[in-house]
Amino acid sequence: MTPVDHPAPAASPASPPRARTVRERAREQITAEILTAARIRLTESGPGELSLRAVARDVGMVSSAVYRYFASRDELLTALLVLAYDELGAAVEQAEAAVTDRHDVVGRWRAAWLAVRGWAVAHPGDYALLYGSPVPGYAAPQVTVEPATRVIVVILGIVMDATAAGSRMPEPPGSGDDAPVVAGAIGFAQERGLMQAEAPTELVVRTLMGWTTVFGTISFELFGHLVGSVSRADDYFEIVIDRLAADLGLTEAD
Amino acid sequence: MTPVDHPAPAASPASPPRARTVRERAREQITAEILTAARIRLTESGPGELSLRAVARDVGMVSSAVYRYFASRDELLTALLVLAYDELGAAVEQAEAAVTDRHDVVGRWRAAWLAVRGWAVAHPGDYALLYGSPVPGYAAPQVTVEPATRVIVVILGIVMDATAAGSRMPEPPGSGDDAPVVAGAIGFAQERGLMQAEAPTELVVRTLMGWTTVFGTISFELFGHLVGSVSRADDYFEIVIDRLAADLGLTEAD
DNA sequence: TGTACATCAGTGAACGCGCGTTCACTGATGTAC
DNA sequence: TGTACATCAGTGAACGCGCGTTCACTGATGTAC
Repeated sequence: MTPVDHPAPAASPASPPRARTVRERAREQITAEILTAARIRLTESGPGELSLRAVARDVGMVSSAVYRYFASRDELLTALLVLAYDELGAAVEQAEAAVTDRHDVVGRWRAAWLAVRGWAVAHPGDYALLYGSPVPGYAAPQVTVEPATRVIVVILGIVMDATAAGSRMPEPPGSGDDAPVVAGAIGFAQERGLMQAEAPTELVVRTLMGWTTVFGTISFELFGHLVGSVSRADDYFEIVIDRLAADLGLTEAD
Repeated sequence: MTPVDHPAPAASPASPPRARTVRERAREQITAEILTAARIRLTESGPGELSLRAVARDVGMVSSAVYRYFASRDELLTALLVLAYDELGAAVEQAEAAVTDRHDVVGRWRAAWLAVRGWAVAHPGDYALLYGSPVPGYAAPQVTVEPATRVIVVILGIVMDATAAGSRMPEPPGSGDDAPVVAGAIGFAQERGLMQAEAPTELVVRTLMGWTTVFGTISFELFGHLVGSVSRADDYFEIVIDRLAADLGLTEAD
């Protein structure tokens, strides 16, 4: 993850896999240790106040040593972002893929979203890094974009399979053409073969809404806005994703 | 808001309104100046990194002088929280009350939520303070609770009026009894006379979902998660609130 | 297998900085008589 | 209206602290011959 001056000696296309040296393995391990320590710090300090020196202390090295691994605090943040997005993405992909009956789109929908919430509850600091307030003065670079899309890609895959099987959504209210507003999302889905060209705009709108609602629900839970209104956040979450499935016209497996 | 050692000389129940002294007026004005400066800082620093010294500098006073107004950084944060919640609440109440046809529940629904988004877009720093990641190490005290409820109280009022007029919601999926999960919200609404005792659980669930979806949508917009998917965030927002109104069974005015 | 040089990880001191908070002070404002 | 004392806002210096980053260094690891 984002080494500094020392790019892994790029294996030329046809070269045999070189034996990894002691140094290389140590480097990987310590990089991981730094990231782990930083993630733990994130649960109690917020990304904006994340202290490189504190992380170094936790790992047991002097603060300047961290600079052998990350060129700056911002680069460490970027690595954390990529790591967290990838971990979340992998968890969701795995949980969704574990549903053996691929026609059970509601089951897949539930599995995917439950994995998102499960990860978020288990890693609130990382969740806040990804979906909380942005870090002031820090702009996430390009490398974070692709990992950030993994969840929505899984979700779009489920929705596509469901519509191919002929699901029905509620009629959209109003009469305007909403396609231009969500054109970006349509383009994204089509580029990756996640949606047929003739997919109705309403499907895209409802998928975006579902996506936003789920993350909104998790944020409200973790950030304390459901206290007093909802007693069991896990039950409430299931209530929400079931209604979202219905609103998208996903139907229970036969 | 939250003076330190100098509580306003509590007007005893029946005493006539005393003439305000020069000092009292200066105090109020400078308190406001400090809060304003802090809010501006919040747009570029995040609440966790909000610097008392920077705020003092902006106001043109020495850092220790701020302690005449707020006993600590945390107290300043609390005052900001209350101020922002109250400002947002007032904006929403006013926008909703401005809809003259009180039977037009969809119009009132739209007016209220558009006011929320309008305020959020105009005050992104304050919005992040209220609805972004919580400030690590800071626990919002009791005084912030009531101001925080003003938006949902307005929304519940609209929904109540709509159901009194006989609106229809989609059938809930599943068959369990969801009432215990949202018992807190039901109690809240009933205590304030915002919902009849026989209001269906599904109505409460859908109202909570709408509430969460709207704030989720605004957070996604302001925190950068809609970039690339949605081209015009204001249009998209209207698309969302219209669908939420439909999901709640709110119907256009006759 | 052995030697000579290059690379690299980690150290420790130092830089300049900004932070929250305390404290004794001064001068202006308010109050009691 | 005038005087004497009390209250209060704001000052400036100081406290102890932690931060990100740089730099010359040492000793271990890797590589070429």
